[in-house]
This record gives sequence, C-alpha cells and structure tokens, in this order.
Amino acid sequence: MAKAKILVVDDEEDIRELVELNLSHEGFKVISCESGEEALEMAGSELPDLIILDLMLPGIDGLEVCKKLKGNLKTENIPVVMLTARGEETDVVTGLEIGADDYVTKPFSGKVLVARVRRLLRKADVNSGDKAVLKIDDLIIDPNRREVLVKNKSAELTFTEFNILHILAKRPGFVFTRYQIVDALHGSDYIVTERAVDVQIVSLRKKLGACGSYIETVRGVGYRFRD
Amino acid sequence: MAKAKILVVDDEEDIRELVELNLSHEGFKVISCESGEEALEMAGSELPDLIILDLMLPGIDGLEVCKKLKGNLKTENIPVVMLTARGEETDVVTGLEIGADDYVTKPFSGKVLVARVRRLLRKADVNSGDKAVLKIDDLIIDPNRREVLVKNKSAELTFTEFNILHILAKRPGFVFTRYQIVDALHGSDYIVTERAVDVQIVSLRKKLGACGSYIETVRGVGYRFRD
DNA sequence: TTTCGTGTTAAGATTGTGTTAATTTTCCTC
DNA sequence: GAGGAAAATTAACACAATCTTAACACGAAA
Repeated sequence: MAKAKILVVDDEEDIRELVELNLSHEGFKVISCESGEEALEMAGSELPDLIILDLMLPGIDGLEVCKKLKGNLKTENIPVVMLTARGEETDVVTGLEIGADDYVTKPFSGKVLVARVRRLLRKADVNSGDKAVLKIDDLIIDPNRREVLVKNKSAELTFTEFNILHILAKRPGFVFTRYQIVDALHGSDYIVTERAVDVQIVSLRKKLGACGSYIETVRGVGYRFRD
Repeated sequence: MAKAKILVVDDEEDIRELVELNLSHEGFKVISCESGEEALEMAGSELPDLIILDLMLPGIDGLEVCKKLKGNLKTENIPVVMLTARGEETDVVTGLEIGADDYVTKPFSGKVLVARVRRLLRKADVNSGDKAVLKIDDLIIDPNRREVLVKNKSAELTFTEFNILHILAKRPGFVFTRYQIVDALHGSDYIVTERAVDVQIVSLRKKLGACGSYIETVRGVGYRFRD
C-alpha cells in the first residue's frame, strides 16, 4: 500500500509525539489532533487508513468517538487502535465490543505499537477487496501492479486516472456523480470544480483507446462503466 | 436531485447574506430567518432539505433548536449544519451529541461551507432509500444505474424522462398532477407550462415501447402508473 | 529548471427541455 | 349517435443546460 495515513488522537502532547515519532519513522504519514470532535471531523475529511485513539479524552471520549466512527458508512472500515492506561481494562472490553480493532495499554513500546498497526493495515488491505484484478474484454485492470492493459498493451495512466477507472470499473453499470468520484479520490470537502472530473475522464478515455468507450457519460448525472 | 432547498438561520444579517449568496450562487434554493422560533416553524412548514443553524441566537439558541428538530418525526432526518464562532468548541461537542450533522466554525470560506452542504445532501440522498430497483412485469427500473430495461433491453431515457418514470412507478396507481410532477423534478416555483410534462410523457411512452401503456393519463387530473 | 500531474476557465458542440400551435381524442350534452 | 368544448397528443422550433475540449496556471517532483 502507498504510504498509509494514520490519525493519532491524544490530548497528552508527550504521548502524541511519541506515537507520531515511532510511526513516521516507519514511513507512515501521520496526522493528529487532540480531541474527539476533531477526530471525528478529520476522520471524515481525511479518511485515514487507521486511527490511534486514546481512551481518555476531554469532551467526547474515545469510546464515543469509536462508536460514532463505526456507525458511519464512510469511516466504519477504518481500523481503530485504542490506547488505554493499565487499569482501564473494563473499558477495553467495551471498546472491543463497540468495534475497536485492537488496543494497546500504556506504557507501551514503540515496536509493539508499530507491529499492531502493521498487522491491522495488512488485514484491512486484504479485506478491502480492492486488489482483485478486473478483466473486461480487452481491458485488464490490476490494482496490485497499478497497471492497465488494453489489448495486452500497457496504458500509462496517472495516479488519478487509474483511481477513477478503478472506482468506475469496480461497479460496472453503476452511475457515479462527479462529486461521488471526487469524494472517493480525496476525502469529502476537497474542493474542486466538477469539470476537473471531466478533464480526467477525457484523458482517461484517450489513453484507453478502443476501450475508452467503456466509460459512458450519463448526461445530467455523471459517469459509469459500461456493463 | 432537484434543486435542494436550504434554510439559513442567523440573526446577523451580514452572515446570513454571505451564506445565502454562496448557496444560491451554487444553485441552491435558499430560505432564511433570524430566530430559533421562526426556524422551527419554517422547518416544519417548508421541510427544507438542509438547515444551516447559527449557534448563538436570540431567544431559543441553536442547540435547543437542533434538539427540537431532531426530536420531531417530521424534521429529524433533515441534516443540520451548525455555525459556531471559534472558542465555542464545547458547544460544538454538545451540538454533535444532540444530533447536528456537521459544523463549520466562523470565519469560514464559502467554498468550505458549500462543500459541507453538498456532502450532507449527498449522504441524505443515498440514505433516502430511493435506490430500490423496481420490477413491474417486463419493466425494470434501476435508480443506481439510472437504467430502464424493457423486456431486458435497455431504454435510453433522458434525465427528466427517467425521473418522471421513477416518480410515477414508485407509487403505482397513485395519480400525480402535472404540477406535482414538476415539483418533484425541480423545486416548487419552477415555472413551466403543463404541456411540458405532456411532452416528456409522450417521449417516455415511446421509448418504453410495449410498456408505454403502463403510464396512464387521468383526464383532467394528471398521470399515473398502472397498478 | 524542466516536466508532469492536476485544476481552472472559457469557447464550442451536443443534447435536453419548454413553448407554441396545429391536430386528434375524449367525453359531455343534446 | 352528432356536435362541440375541453383536454391530450404531437411535431417543429428556440433556447438552455450540460458536456467536451483546448489552452493555460500552478505546484510538486525529477
């Protein structure tokens, strides 16, 4: 997976920095915040690949944040690691019931934390089902290689082009509005013109050559991959 | 989605106008009021698609309004965006607990606000449950694909044709006046001749071929989908 | 710096939608 | 039934909305 983005939520600066240091040292992209509210907001807008969540937070506490995350379609699949102090085991149980995916008790070693994170990311990666190779007639889309073959010849797509194609092709026939596409690409409240999508579609079709027509425009709505 | 109606509640005229300007510029229909009491009244009578609610209001404050909205069957599903000044974070927490769907802190950029509004509307749209596939004998209507099959052959409907068919078919036997149809398509106060609907119906029937007769005209009233 | 990816803007092409008006159908009354 | 009025259908046209495309701007990476 391309450098995973991890959201760290803790109100104690020491701990937050410790966690950040460990993770970024291992090549993860780290974003962070101090409160539950911010966490919910950032989870929705940044769509991190994993969230490390302290149990004790001012305002909405970790349990509540977790519950909300798991209750939201958009964030429900983001793995959550709970950070707890020893002696809060009761809450840990509750956390797991609520849908946290793992927990680490303070004090913890950086290595342990990183190992847990890696494990969860691998799991999520496998479960995401986004790695299946799609074959549609002369078109082969391989998410693992990030490679697209048209009549067995490689089409050099850019990052965004590939993602759009993948999004559409995963659900053939299903219509996506331009904003749904933008949402899937970047988080929500990523601000662009609808035309930006059109432009990508144009060059995507061009690069797909004969298979370009697989991408249909649905006037007044958006785009879809031919079924 | 037909032009969404948005209720803006703020006692400061500047802010209200700023919000209104941004939203109407983006094609939303905007209604507004200055107090919590009016907000509750208008929410009930106008049933907006979304409400933007300032936290600080004279009389009933934003939190209270939100709570009442979410506690009322009729309005509980209307998404609420809270407007707060920086430093009112504590209230934001409460706001989210109470059921506000998002919040934007002042000062805010118009683009961010619009992006948030769009996101919530999309979410509401997806959750609205209007995505069920309808099957009536040889006719299959799939809102996700925006596709209509007549005897398993795709009928290429335009945006409006599809919407009209969907509106009628969702309630077989139920008669819709031409104006009800227009209202459902575009908001109310969209000005057209009744004949405009007739024209759409004609080409709709033509494209539906054998299934065209499923759409019955009810003389002097409007149209209905055969039961 | 140069190149490449991405987003914006605006002009042009295409398709969709609404109006008008002539024509046909329906239904009511005689 | 026949006549007539009201309503619905239909086709032709105008214009409006939406999509496409090209040219440009900007920032990040090479």
